[in-house]
Amino acid sequence: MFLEQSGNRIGFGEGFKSMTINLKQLSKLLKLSPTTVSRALADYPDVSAKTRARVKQMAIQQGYQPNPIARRLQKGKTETIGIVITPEQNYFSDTFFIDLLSGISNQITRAGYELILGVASDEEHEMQSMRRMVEGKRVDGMILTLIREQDPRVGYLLDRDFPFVLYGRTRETRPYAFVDMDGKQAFEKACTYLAGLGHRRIALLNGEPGFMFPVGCREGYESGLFLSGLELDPDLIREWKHKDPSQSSYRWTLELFKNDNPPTAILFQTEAVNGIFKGLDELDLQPGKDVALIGYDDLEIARIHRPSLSVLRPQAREAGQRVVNILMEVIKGEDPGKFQEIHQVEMVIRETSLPPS
Amino acid sequence: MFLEQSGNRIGFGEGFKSMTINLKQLSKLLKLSPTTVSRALADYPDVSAKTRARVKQMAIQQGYQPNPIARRLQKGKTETIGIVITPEQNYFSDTFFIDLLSGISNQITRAGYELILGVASDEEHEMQSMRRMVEGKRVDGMILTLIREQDPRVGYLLDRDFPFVLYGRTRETRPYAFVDMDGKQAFEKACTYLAGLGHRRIALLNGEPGFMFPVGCREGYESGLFLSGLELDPDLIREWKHKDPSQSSYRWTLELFKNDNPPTAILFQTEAVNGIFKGLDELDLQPGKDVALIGYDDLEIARIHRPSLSVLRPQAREAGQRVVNILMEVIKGEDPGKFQEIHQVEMVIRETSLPPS
DNA sequence: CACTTTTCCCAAAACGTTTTGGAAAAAGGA
DNA sequence: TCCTTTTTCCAAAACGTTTTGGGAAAAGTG
Repeated sequence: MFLEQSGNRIGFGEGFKSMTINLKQLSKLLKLSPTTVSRALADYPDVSAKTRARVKQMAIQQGYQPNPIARRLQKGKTETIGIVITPEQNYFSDTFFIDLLSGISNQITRAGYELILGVASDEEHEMQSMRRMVEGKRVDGMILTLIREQDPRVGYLLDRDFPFVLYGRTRETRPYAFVDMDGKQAFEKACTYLAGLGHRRIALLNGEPGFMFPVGCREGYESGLFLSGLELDPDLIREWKHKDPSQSSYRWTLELFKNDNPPTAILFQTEAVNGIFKGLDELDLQPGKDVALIGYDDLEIARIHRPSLSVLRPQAREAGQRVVNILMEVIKGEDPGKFQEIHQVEMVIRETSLPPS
Repeated sequence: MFLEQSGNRIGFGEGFKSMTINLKQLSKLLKLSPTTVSRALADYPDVSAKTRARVKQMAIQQGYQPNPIARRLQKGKTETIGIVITPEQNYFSDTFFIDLLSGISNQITRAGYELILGVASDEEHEMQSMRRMVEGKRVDGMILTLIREQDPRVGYLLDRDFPFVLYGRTRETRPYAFVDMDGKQAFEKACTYLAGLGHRRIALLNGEPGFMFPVGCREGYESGLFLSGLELDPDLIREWKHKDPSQSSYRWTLELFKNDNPPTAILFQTEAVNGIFKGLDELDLQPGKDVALIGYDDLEIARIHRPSLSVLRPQAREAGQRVVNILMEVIKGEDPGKFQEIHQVEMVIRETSLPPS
């Protein structure tokens, strides 16, 4: 009797021995078949209320937890979601991505799933890491971030009919699921706000070409100018690089003000703020006073800087949760085309968005 | 014949159908038993060189990859490592943690393992997330970061004899494996360097009490003062908070200079640099010129700021790789006490470490 | 040639679940 | 009472590997 619980010893021999009970042992304890115990725990109607209660109580008492690997094998699912991050692209630089990841992780845990993480140094390794997950049957679905205008990952996954959800959008005619921030509306709002304050020369320091997000930013910027009756001046548009947001934005800031008719306001992604501050400082221009600033993303620096930075604030955590919920539906077999969400972005007015002096 | 490959269709019905071949199908194709194919692929000596070659070639041609879940079940291993991050603690704020994670991830992938990620909002959820991984049999080992002086996670894992490696150290008498940076030596080096330049009033703006890392920093600081024949002045020591590194360090900077005999140099963790810069700016003190600065961690801001910040630079990526290699040994059953590594930290002199004016 | 050893292969069991397809017992209906 | 229906349970199969414990054929040995 006692000897049978051979899997129950602890600290015996080398390595870690599981001290947890398995289904067979539990069913033996209950004098029931494994089938019945399994079905009782899964609330099947074909097991009586009485035994179900008995089973559940014993399961709790014994600390039984079904072995996830065995269940995955039987169910033919990995219960796992994959995501690949590319630190070189510097998306990780602050609270925004962490909030997104936090929303994703919490929702995945709630579903009883696992989140596996790949870290890639460049575009090629990013693809490689994803292929390992997909072709190695390690995940049921993928989450993609930092989407490019032409994104080979999307084509790859669509070709294979593999479930995925984008945080962002891409140029692709086939239907796919995504959650995106309305960058266009956000920049339009910021632009018209600044124009409403009297600014006539509004610059855009935009994200790196090739990625999808800056496309919307620019559309919103142009639309905002148009709605405010302002003319588009290509000289007021610059693009910084992901590899060194600060350096490139610093350079472009200096260049913007070489203009005979320099801007009185700048719209940009907050990642680039350090370079802008540095550039303005060098030009002896005071942020907020001499030049109005509105950034996209509410990073820590935006809140603690004096003057504090007015920003467009995407709700990253909520977006992360939606991404997961949608992915679960897609994995279930729902049509991905049904899930295309564009979330509104809130504008937070702080100290850097004053009228022109 | 053709009908037998029923698992081989693609895009049929809802959801994703694996288009990959399994061991049985592969062995049928080769007219061998699954046993032999499995053993051929695993380079067992009891299969002839000829058939081994034939098997491997066919496996490549058919794109065969063993189902990891089935293998895990059979092997009784999850081939998975867990890590829990706590963004609230703000360790994620820049390149340092990402480098660590990058080293960890690459090495884990190389071993054919998976990295699963938990995101916790506080200490309690951190423990909860870890317990889910450990007790739910979801991982073979854990990696812990952001270690506290008294860290309940370490006791928990030691009690269960569960494999783990710390990035950092804790106060615990039982032997355990860790990789740590030599914060003591680093701060000692920085302190004696500054003293060598002629600084006599050197302040320490240290990390949050309760965590282990600041303990070493302080030891190094005190030892550096001692070696340079300087006296310890408790008024020159302050501690910032993880929750808002910038705010708290800003406050403490202002306070440091209320001193009748203010410091001419400050040692700190680079996370706190924004607050320090802000404080100095408000006091009309020029970083590097009026006050020498050396930070721990080579964040982006340190490189791009003018004047650029002298720093102590831990090799996070290498440390991450070591953590994984050690964890693999511990999982194999090696004595964790054998693996206690303290890595040297390099000092990078830039523009903020001049002699006192 | 007869015996032993080596080489090469395989059938069956095992990992721990869930699902399938009943079957026995209890309850209901005439 | 006998037949039908419902309730409650379970044995066996399945998921896709790896490992165990041989066994047949080939090679070596005297």
